[in-house]
Amino acid sequence: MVRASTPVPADPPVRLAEAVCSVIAEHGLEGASIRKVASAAEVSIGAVQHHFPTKDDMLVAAFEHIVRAGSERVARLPLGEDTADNLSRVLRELLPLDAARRREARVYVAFAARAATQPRLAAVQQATLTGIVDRLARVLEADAAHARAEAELLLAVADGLMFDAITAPQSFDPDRTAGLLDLYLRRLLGS
Amino acid sequence: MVRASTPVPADPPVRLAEAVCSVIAEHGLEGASIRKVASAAEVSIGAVQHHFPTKDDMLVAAFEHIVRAGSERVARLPLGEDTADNLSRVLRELLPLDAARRREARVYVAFAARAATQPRLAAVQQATLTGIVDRLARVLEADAAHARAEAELLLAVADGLMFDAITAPQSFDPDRTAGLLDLYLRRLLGS
Amino acid sequence: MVRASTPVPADPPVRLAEAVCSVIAEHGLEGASIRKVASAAEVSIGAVQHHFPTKDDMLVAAFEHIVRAGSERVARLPLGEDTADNLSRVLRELLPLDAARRREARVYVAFAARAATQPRLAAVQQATLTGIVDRLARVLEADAAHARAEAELLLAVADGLMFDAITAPQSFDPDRTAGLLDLYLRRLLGS
Amino acid sequence: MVRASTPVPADPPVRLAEAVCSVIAEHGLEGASIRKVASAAEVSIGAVQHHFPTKDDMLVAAFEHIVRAGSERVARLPLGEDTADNLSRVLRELLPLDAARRREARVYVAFAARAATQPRLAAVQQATLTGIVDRLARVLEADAAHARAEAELLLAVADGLMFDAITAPQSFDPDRTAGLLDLYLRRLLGS
DNA sequence: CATGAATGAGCATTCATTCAT
DNA sequence: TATGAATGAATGCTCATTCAT
Repeated sequence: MVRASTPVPADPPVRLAEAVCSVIAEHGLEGASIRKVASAAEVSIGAVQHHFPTKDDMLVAAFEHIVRAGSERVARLPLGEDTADNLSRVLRELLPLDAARRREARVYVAFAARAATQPRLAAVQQATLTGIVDRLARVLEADAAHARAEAELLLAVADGLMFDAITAPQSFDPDRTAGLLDLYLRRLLGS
Repeated sequence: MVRASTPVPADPPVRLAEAVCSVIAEHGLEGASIRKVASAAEVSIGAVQHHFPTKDDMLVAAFEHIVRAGSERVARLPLGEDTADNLSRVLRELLPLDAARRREARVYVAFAARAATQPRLAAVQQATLTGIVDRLARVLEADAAHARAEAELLLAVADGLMFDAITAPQSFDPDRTAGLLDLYLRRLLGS
Repeated sequence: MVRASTPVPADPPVRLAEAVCSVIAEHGLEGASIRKVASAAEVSIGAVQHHFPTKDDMLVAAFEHIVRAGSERVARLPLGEDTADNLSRVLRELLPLDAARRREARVYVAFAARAATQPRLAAVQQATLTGIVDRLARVLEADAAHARAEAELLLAVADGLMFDAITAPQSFDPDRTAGLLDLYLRRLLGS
Repeated sequence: MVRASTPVPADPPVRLAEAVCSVIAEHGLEGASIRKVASAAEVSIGAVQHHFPTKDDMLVAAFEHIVRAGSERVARLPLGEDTADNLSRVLRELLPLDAARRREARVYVAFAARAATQPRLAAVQQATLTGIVDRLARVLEADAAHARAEAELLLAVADGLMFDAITAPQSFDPDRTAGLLDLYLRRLLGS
């Protein structure tokens, strides 16, 4: 039997990971209790613990989920031949410029911050950053000396804009944030 | 009367705020219970609650403390006439390039991330970023068009490097982080 | 201010230890949850955990309490000059020959059995048996060769009668149990 | 058809009862969860529940198993004509004088203690004691007046030695335990 | 026969907070 | 000003059990 794809994923772990992210976006990581997740996903407490034996397992799965969601969205972007344009589109996709990506960024920042004291989250974060740098470095190889360093710096700019936009949204509203990214990219790629 | 500066501050609230930061640096914000703080500060639970009636009060005070500590360290920096040199020294002071500043940055990132869902912390974070941008903008006025935008971008670069260094220290070790800052500054200030 | 001694002890830990024993006597050691103890003692859950930080602490305290209660009852017995009579009275005091001592024995057997897999309870049990053997050996010194061995054997007889009376009360009712003790003592002490 | 005896019984219920006893010997009765039993028997949780619909059923079956194992071992003992010798051999078979019988005794004591609050276990325990007393009484009929009372007393001695050896093994090591049994038997059957 | 997903009650424990001293 | 006893809500987790396959 073929089931139409739905906004509510049929795969229970994915559905649960989504629920974890929703709870975190609204109440922060410290508010992500198993009870709240179960309630948000409209399943029993036991069901959550059936799929994720420990809370750590649940959080790691949710971090991997949110990271995968972002990278898949980037992968789906139709890219052209212009490096400047490609970079701009990829990085704008990562910044919290609309409500959906703001939600994603809130969750991501919460997880990344906790990675400082949680080794399993740190492993996910490490792999995520390395993956992004690798891709950015490949794009930059044509246009920049020190492509890897430039890729790391570019990632830091994007992460910094995201971090500031999430933690002090009054100063870093979407327009201003996008403008700052453009300012950086213009100088990086000349003219 | 002049009091010699001591490693253990005599002022109880400061002493407690320091203890909060120590606990957060080691166990994360989620591990900062009143019990652990009291134990780290070697005072009774009641003493902590005497100075900070609620846990929120305690956390806000600790956030203000860690922010003030950083900005005072920056204010004490002897600055010269060279803009490039001044910027470099100020920003290096903010990055987690040694153990003491790594501890500070871990605590700062933890608080800033929670500011996304905690209005009182958000107010502190907002004020902090505005203050830094103001100072950076003043320094840049002489050398750059769009001084305020450049100041915000510069802050984003510093915050991004700090964020990545704290959450993925394996890739962003001190040398690499400092190198990336220099790469940015060189391009910003020409030659 | 002088407070009259009451059947409900004023000292909270003692009061709680009594409640633990009541719950165990009725529901077994496996039924002795902190909730049931708090409810039986008519205090809050938090109060129980204030006095006994962990459940283990609570159980160890209750074991020590029930053992102390028994040994104090034995110590209060008025003893005479006749060894046979003294032994008989002491050992009868330990056997579950009435409701109060049956309750005590049920609790004691439950704790001792768990001592097989719980080191802290094992330490209490070890000390208890050693103490009883010491006292019995002193009483027997006058009348028996191998006083210590006879004391250990006597303890085993008492423990065995208690164990059988508690675990199979249909066969080992009070009269029969007392009769078996007498049968043993008669043979031990001659005629 | 003759089936070779194997260390791992082929009959699933027996195999499971053995696993229950292993778990109890190591973790106590309170540690005997269906999960641990399934894991110890290397079968699925569902398989355990297929053979024993409730946990109680499982525990009762395991108690019956351990009791039957002991009585079968006693039944296999080759007995002679000498009452003293026969009694000694039977009772030594029941005491925890080596590792295998210590494991058995730990399990037995755990079950018997819980029988105080669990009617189904109490029925098994009652039947077990009655059976042993019957057999001992038959052996004693030739040599003792009050054979049934002597049999009950003998059982109490054996149970007491077992109980003390299991709950305070430091004092009641195998040699000492066996010596105390001999001391009793010598006096019972005359020098 | 056998599996394992799902359930929710119950557990010990940690926690922030209140209050009497 | 300082203490710590007391409280009960909330948490992560383990558990026996039910049920669909």
